[in-house]
Amino acid sequence: MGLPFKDIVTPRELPWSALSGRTVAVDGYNALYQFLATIRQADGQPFSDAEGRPTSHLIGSFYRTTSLLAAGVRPAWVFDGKPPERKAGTIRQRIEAKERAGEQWQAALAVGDLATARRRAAQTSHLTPPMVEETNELLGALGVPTVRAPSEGEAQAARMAADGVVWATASEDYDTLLFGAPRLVRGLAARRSSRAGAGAAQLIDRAELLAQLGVSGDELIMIGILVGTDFNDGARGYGPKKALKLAQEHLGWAETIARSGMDPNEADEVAEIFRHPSTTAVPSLEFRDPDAGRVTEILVRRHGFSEERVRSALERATRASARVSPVPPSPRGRQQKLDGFEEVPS
DNA sequence: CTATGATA
DNA sequence: TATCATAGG
Repeated sequence: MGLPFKDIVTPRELPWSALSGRTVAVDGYNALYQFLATIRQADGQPFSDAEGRPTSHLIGSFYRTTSLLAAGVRPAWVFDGKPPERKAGTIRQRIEAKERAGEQWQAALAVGDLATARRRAAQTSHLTPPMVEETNELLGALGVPTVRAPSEGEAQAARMAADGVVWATASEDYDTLLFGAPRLVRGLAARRSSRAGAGAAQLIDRAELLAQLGVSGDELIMIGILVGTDFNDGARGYGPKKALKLAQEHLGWAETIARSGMDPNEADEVAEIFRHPSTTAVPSLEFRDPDAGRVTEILVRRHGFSEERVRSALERATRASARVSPVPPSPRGRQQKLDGFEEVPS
């Protein structure tokens, strides 16, 4: 999660018209953690219901899904399964970082620094299995498909895009590109000022990226491993620029790794995760109309959401999806080109 | 994060 | 109709 590729990718602006009718594989954990981080009050306290149970993830996934459906976009949500052994270090580091952030949050509150408090609180976000389970229940009630990956959700989403089951993956992280996703959509959220046609989301086309960088797919994996992934720490002194430069020398796998000073066994193990990730075949995705009764049961009855807000969001979603006809999936994810969109000056 | 209501 | 502040659970 969070490959530092910002400096080496050139995204294109993706107008909502190009997204309408298309199915995307949303990286569920990526989205849920974002909701937990951002849907908070001024002091950093997450939203919760009358019984103190967290609701930020439900608010986020409900409004994100209904607003995507209202825009004619069909989101299939993909969730992580069992993490690869190699991820253990990253997971431990994240837990420690959360503990530190929690202390800093309290410290900031104690001195009345609300801005810092909120920022630190965002870093403490904790997603539990029951929260994931209930999100899945909600998404089911909304009529959108959910997929539980055998291992990494990003790998599963990438495969679905490569198989043409979805048009693209949707995540803020670049990992799906290493897993072979032909297209990645970032910024699927920022649909603010896109009323008058101005695009909001960004598209990264993998083939185009490889051509631009002048590297192969395997060399892209190499760059990731050099800068560090969820599964390794990276080579000393290598950031995205230097890693790209080394990959562009096309020295071959073994020689490149030797140059970087990395442990070759470790590099091979991590490469294997990206080259042959554990995924499952998803035949087709079924979208249905939202079940208003079930959604109301979960959000209004169980968690005290405003019935009026839920009702109107559902109405927007169903009205739009009746109007927009789905763009049929294409085999091997390699259909019409999307030329002519503006490059985004990052 | 998105929706909503106030304001120009 | 567009922009801004803030409510939402």
